[in-house]
Amino acid sequence: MLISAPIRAPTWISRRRLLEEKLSDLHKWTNLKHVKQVHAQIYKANLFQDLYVAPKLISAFSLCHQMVLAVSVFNQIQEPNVHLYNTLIRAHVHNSQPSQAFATFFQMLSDGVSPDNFTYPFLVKACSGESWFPMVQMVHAHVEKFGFFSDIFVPNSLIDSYSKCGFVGVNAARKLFMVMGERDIVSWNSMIGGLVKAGVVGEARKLFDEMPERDAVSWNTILDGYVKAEEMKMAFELFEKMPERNVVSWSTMVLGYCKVGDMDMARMLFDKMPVKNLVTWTIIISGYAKKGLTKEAIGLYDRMEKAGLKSDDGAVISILAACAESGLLGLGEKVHASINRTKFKCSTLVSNALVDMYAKCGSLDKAYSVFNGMARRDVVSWNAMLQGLGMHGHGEEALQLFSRMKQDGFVPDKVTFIGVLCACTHAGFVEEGRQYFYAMERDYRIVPEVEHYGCMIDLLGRGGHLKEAFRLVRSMPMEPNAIIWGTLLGACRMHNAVDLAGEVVDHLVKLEPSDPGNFSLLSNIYAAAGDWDSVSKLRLQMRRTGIQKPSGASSIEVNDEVHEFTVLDKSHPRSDKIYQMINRLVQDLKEVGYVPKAYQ
DNA sequence: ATAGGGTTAG
Repeated sequence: MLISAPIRAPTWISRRRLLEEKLSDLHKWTNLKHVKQVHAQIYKANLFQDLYVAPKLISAFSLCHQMVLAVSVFNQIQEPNVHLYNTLIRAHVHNSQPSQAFATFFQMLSDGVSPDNFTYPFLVKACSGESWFPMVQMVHAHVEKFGFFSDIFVPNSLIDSYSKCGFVGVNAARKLFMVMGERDIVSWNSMIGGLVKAGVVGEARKLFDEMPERDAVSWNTILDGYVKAEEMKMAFELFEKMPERNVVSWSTMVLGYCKVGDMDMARMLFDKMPVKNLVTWTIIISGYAKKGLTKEAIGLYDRMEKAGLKSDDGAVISILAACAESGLLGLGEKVHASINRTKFKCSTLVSNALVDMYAKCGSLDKAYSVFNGMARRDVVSWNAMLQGLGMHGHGEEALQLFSRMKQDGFVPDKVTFIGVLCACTHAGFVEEGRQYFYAMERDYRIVPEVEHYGCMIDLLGRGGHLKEAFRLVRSMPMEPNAIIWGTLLGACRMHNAVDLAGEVVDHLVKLEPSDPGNFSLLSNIYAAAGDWDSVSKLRLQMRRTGIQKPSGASSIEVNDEVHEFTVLDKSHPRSDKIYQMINRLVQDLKEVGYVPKAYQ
């Protein structure tokens, strides 16, 4: 009878040990089904209060983006320790829930648990973006009060987070960097990275030259600085000088040449680089797509898939955004098909990119079908759909979508209103547009920015309310930019307001003195008013200043190839046949009553 | 600590 007790104990211990062994890497699991299974086992074994098991389970749920489950695990623990709090804070940060991370931090303080060296870096990571600057400052103040600067990891992460808070942040990072008693290579790299993000390469370079020692990251960071500034000559010089070049260095160079539009150079480096990864492929495919080179982009996309590389969300979003920018429906559909092949559901971010791509490419049906099938929409999904409808002339439908959005409980943001005003413009709803413009500040507390004024001025101008449009420009709280004046100029041309146009052009030439589009717009206005004297003066001025207006080109995608053509284009080998066809079409049109508009 | 990433007026 005495033996029965000792026998029971080992069973329990061995079960725990078994579980422990099984759970040693639980915090790295990414398969939700497996995590849920083990969660159930932990419950059965009554181990959910275990301070060894619980943090691992929270981490696993966090990796699977199951924050509700992660929090519920946390709430089971009666007396959480620092480690558990840190784990939950990190989980919130990982799932882009900075406010929850801070809520956990405050709960930790009110529970009387002291933060440690690990708490602050996690917390600091939670504050990124302009609005979080005060939060970084707050964490900074806490750290100074409790003296956690002993661990260099803490000030380093403060520098990194400050750098992500815009211009003010970089100043704060600089200050902190200056007073740091001890700096390691990460402190230097973070500071240089911050300056690069703020766009001050010169200062970054000075610091780079001052560094006591440099590693691959230092070199890549400064290289990225030149690439961001589009100074490819400097970048190339540095690239040649680097002691060692890794994938990141090569990819940064390829990105740089894509940015300045030099696809030959980009491709040469891409072909030459010894190791390529998913990011590299994404960069070059997006580069080709942005330039409208469908054939190359599709070819490389196929090659990438054949090489066995699987796109992640980042790759897909990046390529889809490039397709949206230049209207490559073909490649966009291909990417969509390969997503469907590999995934049952896609994330909100990916779906948004798909909606935007289809909408911008004019495939509104497909945009709708992705939009309607989304499990979780956010404000961006609605904005993309709304903008797509407005852009293609479905003003009424766009405004209906806007009310549906509000019914569904989504709060419109400043981008929503750009879509709404734009939809009003394309549908000619002047009065509705005015109402929305005033409602936006009054009911939604969204202060109109220069973009909103731009929409409004376009709406009024097109509607023939030129005087009102001018009044609005003068009453704007900010300086009107070239787009504002350009919008007004377009309206003047539309309504043959020659005298008003002269005033507009004075402003425009000051802001964009070398933009040929402005001159040709003005020239058209004079021509429409029959003022040929002014037209010839303008032409003379253009010739003197060496401004040449590139002719506007249209493009069409046929068999995955983009064809570009201009007015009076004779470059095609079968030009004769093409013009024969056009003439026949014009003839047919005239027969049904079409009167062509001649500009000359 | 370094490379790609959704919505923004003519």
